[in-house]
Amino acid sequence: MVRASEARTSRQEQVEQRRAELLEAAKQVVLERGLSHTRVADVAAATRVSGGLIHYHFATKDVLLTEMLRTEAERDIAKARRLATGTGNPLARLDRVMREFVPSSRNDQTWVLWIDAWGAGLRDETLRTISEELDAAWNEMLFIVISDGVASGDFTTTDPRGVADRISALLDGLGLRVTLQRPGISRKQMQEHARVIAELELGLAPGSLADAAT
Amino acid sequence: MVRASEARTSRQEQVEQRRAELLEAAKQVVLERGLSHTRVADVAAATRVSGGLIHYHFATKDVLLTEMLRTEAERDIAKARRLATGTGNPLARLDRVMREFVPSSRNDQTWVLWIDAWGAGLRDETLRTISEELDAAWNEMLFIVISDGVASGDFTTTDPRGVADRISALLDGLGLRVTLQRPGISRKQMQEHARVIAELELGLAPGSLADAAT
DNA sequence: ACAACTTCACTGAATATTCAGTCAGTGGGC
DNA sequence: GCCCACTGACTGAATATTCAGTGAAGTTGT
Repeated sequence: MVRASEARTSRQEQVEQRRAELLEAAKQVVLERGLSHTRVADVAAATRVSGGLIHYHFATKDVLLTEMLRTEAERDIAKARRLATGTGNPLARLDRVMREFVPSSRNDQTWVLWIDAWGAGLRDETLRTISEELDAAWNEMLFIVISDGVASGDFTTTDPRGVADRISALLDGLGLRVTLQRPGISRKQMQEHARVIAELELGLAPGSLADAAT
Repeated sequence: MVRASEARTSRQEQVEQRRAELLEAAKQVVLERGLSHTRVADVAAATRVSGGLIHYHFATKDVLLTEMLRTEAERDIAKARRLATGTGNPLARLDRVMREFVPSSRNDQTWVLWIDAWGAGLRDETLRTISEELDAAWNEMLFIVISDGVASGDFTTTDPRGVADRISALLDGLGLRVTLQRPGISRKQMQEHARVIAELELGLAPGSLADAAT
């Protein structure tokens, strides 16, 4: 019978949805409690589901958390690609990518998650690889935008790869400070620092990037 | 009796020494297992001491680990001050401070410890403050060296504070990458990136900082 | 179309383990 | 004789994982 494949939600789709729901709940719990203090029971409670169900879908807690991070990384990578390859001249695209790096708030979900993951990655090969791929993707997007700008004559540099490396490292360092609420560094200042470095590195007149935004 | 104060090791000194020994052991365990996976029993075993003794000297595990991080931070801060205020012209001192930032190996103890602490600091006010003070100290040292250089005419910038902020954020981002063993970033490249940015920011001719080292 | 059968997502309680923290006791040095 | 650093067995709580059982959804045979 063909009925099953027509159904709005086949069994397989329901399982898929439940897994996604559990991953999302896991993410929320991790944001609140941190990777290492997240309990399986928390995820179950957040989903209003029995503890056993978590293990029905994910062999172990580690698998659950790793999958969650993998999913998030993929989402972020897709976003990075979208921003870098979107419309606009290189100036506008660079501005867009750099803005996206700035934590949206004191406890930007993405940043909290990845700062946590950096620590876990020190001892977990798999997690290290996941955060590395995310890292590499952002780096690559910066590189592409910068290369395009050099090709179009908007930017001037002899080492686009190096510039991309430095800008993305700078942004990580700044994002970390903003997320950890270091005194004297606001989102606005982070934005400003990024602009200054990019202008210096790419031979732009001071303010060109600020103008690009408008 | 005055004897006690003469003795090579008074009781108080012995306690002091034991505490230091436990803190050092705690550090080693944390480096191996990570902050969140460190067990009291590990620290006891590493010191060849009973589990009870840990709690004799430190009320709780959290106190032990927090004290350990505080101690390490103080040591690092002292080192930063020594480097920044030592002999040499601003160029040499800047070079010295920036070099010290570079992880000494793939698993530089200091870096591993603080990357871990960043994560923990997301949810622990005390830890956040400790790493913040360390951060602030390095930042301040960079600022002092840069200001001195501007005063002496070696460096050119209108915003020494901003330059210090950007260089220290860049160094954090780079150190993180080196410590997490990101492909395509070696200690040498980190050194190079830092040099390039500093030269750009401080109006130095390319290579000036490399020469300063010799 | 219906009954019998199978599958499987899910529950909730049991299990097993891991650890931080406690405490009664010990012994060496002042 | 008294401190007090130290031991090590013990407790109790936390919590990942297992598992027997349940019922609804889906399938098969007639």
